[in-house]
Amino acid sequence: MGLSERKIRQQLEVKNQIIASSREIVQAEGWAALSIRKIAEAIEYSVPVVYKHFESKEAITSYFVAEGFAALKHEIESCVIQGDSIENRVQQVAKGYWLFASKNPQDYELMFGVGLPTCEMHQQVPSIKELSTYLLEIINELIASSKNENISSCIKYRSFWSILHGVVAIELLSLNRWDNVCPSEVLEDTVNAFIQSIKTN
Amino acid sequence: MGLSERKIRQQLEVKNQIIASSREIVQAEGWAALSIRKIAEAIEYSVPVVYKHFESKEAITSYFVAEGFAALKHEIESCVIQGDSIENRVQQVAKGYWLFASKNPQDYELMFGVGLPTCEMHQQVPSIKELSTYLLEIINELIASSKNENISSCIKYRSFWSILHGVVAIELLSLNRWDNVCPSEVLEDTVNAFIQSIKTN
DNA sequence: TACTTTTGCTAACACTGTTAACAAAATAGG
DNA sequence: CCTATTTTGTTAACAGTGTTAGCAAAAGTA
Repeated sequence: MGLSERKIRQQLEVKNQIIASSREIVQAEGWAALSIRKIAEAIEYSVPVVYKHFESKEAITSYFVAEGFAALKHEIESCVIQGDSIENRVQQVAKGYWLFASKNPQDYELMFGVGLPTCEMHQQVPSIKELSTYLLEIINELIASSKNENISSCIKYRSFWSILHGVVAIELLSLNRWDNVCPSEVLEDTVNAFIQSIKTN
Repeated sequence: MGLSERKIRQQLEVKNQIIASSREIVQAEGWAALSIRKIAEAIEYSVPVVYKHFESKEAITSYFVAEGFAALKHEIESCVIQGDSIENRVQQVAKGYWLFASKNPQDYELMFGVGLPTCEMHQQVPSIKELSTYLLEIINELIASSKNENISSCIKYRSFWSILHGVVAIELLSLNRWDNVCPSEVLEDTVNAFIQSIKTN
């Protein structure tokens, strides 16, 4: 039974192929075009093999949602300059959020698509909770730096995330490119208004 | 050929039945459960009859998108009190926007769902353009009432819509009901920050 | 009544997710 | 080395989906 180690590695290889093939299909044709049969064809196995690694198609998309939130947090963190003022760092968070969405529109669409992320997901998927916590901490620091500390951090945290998602959804996914305003300008302006509302309360 | 008048009425009746049945199915089971065969069964006709009135399934959903934007504008207008201050009216617009989304979550989901509304839609569907124009006018009035009139109305208009959609999407569709903050509180707070950013520029 | 047009139906095509039943290959025990 | 067992992967099917070609029946027209 000691030989099972190679088998496990082979199984993991197949699972990675499923993930890689899925990503290729989605990037080329979108989520609607992703089907189990296409994945099976891509990995050169029959359909039930896919079900050995993912119990359903939803399990595959759920994987990408979880991975997406981890990547989003990573992108944000890479934009934040430690030691900078809290106001600047909040803007940097927004910039990172925007960058992720513009670089991975398909992933963002899935992560915030129809019905997702639901309440259950927030609790169950660790990467979502981690990002939530990160954003909440940033907002708490912003509030702490202001004069009026009796501001509802809960409201401001949700307001912040709503702004991030709202701008991204309207500007990026909707592709409102009818004029020459850079979408990130809208985000910067909106986040600035948000910051001022906390500072000069 | 003078008899065709009754026929036209009958045809319109069937088309209305398709729309009504579709709405019932969607409200009961969601957009994913809406199928041509279910519609055909509901109106007691065979499948191709549905295609006589709507050339594709997408044509049916597009109908609901267009109708939804008209209903959204109507809801907003019914919340706005003519003669009130521009600041109050902007908040009333936000309230109307929120009310529509909370009363018709399915419709809102479709209207701002995956890939919709795209740039083409904005141009092609009149009801979307009408709502855009309405929101833009409100923002223009808000800017005009402020000291600094050299604020980009384009940016602020898009910022406003982003806030509306962002809060609705995060608070309503995501069902983030893990604490006892009323979602509309978040919207009111965020819109207030937005208004202040224009007034005290 | 005979002809033409409209109307609505059945049945099929090419897909989708999912799974039961079976064959082949790899492993384990004697 | 041969047999028994487990694992692995296959084919084929079920119940759906959107969409459309071909045909029968009904309705309107001459």
